[in-house]
Amino acid sequence: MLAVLKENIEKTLGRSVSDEVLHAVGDCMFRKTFDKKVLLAEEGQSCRYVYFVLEGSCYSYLIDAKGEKHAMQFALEGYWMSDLYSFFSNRKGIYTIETLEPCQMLLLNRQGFNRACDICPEIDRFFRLLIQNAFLALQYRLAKTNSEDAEARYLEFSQLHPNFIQRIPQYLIASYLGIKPQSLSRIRKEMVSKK
Amino acid sequence: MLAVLKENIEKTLGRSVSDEVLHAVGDCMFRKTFDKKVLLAEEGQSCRYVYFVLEGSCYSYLIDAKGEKHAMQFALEGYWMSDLYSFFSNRKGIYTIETLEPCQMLLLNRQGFNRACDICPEIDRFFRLLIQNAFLALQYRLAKTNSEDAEARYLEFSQLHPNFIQRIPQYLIASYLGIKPQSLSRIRKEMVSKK
DNA sequence: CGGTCTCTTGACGGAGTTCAAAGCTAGTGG
DNA sequence: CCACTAGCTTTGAACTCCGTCAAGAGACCG
Repeated sequence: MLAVLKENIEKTLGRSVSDEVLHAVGDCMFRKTFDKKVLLAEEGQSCRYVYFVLEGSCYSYLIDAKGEKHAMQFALEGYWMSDLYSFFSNRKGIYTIETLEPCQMLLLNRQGFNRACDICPEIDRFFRLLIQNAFLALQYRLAKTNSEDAEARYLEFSQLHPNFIQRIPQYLIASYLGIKPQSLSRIRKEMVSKK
Repeated sequence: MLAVLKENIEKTLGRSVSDEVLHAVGDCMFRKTFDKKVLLAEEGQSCRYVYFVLEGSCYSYLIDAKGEKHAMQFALEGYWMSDLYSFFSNRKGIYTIETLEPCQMLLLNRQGFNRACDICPEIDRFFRLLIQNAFLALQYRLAKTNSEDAEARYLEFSQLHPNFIQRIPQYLIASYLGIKPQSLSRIRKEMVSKK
């Protein structure tokens, strides 16, 4: 069960992790299942957990001044999901997190996080890297949004995350790319006719 | 001279900092002056310093596949500037950082950073918060980019940073907002005639 | 004083939005 | 097991915002 987690931590840290460390982390987390369309975090409330997806999928979004949702991140098996800012700062979150399918998750709360960091410095380092990577991904995404058109962004997204295309509804991918579902539909049609 | 730095650290940490801590930090940094149009960091090279602006201004940008520059961040007196990802990960940076005016800076390199963290844990915490805040600002900016038109974004920017409007060339603000200088010029004209 | 850099203005074009309607699909309850 | 409904996707037509190309005006610097 922890095999997926081990793989993920090792990939992020860039080195192998002992079973000791792995189980120390595992002991700080607990397992939970969710139905689809369940809210794991809500805008305006402190985000108390970091989620590691064992099975299923979820996504985070924020709601703008006009009440419209904007998808920010997707997570399938082997991905982490949280409102990291809220989790670490303990302030009210800006994201809502919702399951797309029935899910099995590993949950880590602040207490567990602190315990895990005390036990082994690798974990502290791991979460630091998690934020750094999220930060980098965001920089990259903003740059792409400002320099490339929707078709190029969709093409890159579909090549980078072919499994997302399979399992995530198109209108959410459109939202993630910053366009309307109608536009994405037209872009896809256009791309097929090009080939 | 360290008064500006003290104010900044206290504001970020949310509590007052002893002169002891402040001087410990100050001793890990060194002062340097730069002319205008000097590169403080370059894309593709490791960003070795975190800069704290005592006087002057600078900005960071990245260059897209078409060779076009995109302004990412501005810094006046009392602001920090760096390619934080590159600085902390020691990997090659994606940003170029350039002075806009003659500058006086405090520089912190990795060695100094580690020393400062050893001396007092507040510093470690402070830089963690710096990344978190940068991350949050970026999330906010991406959300605005995807939900509001250029006029609304400019209006908010000018209200949030009236001093930036004074001192930063308009074509760089346009770039920051993700539009062309011509468009910003038209938007400004439109806004004047509305009033 | 001339050259470069920045800002403005005009005309046109194109990418994406809006509004509206119809087709498709999957889940629900009878 | 089928029918119905609700949510997702597709399509069309008109419109809007912003980009592109081009030219000129103003500011700054050597």
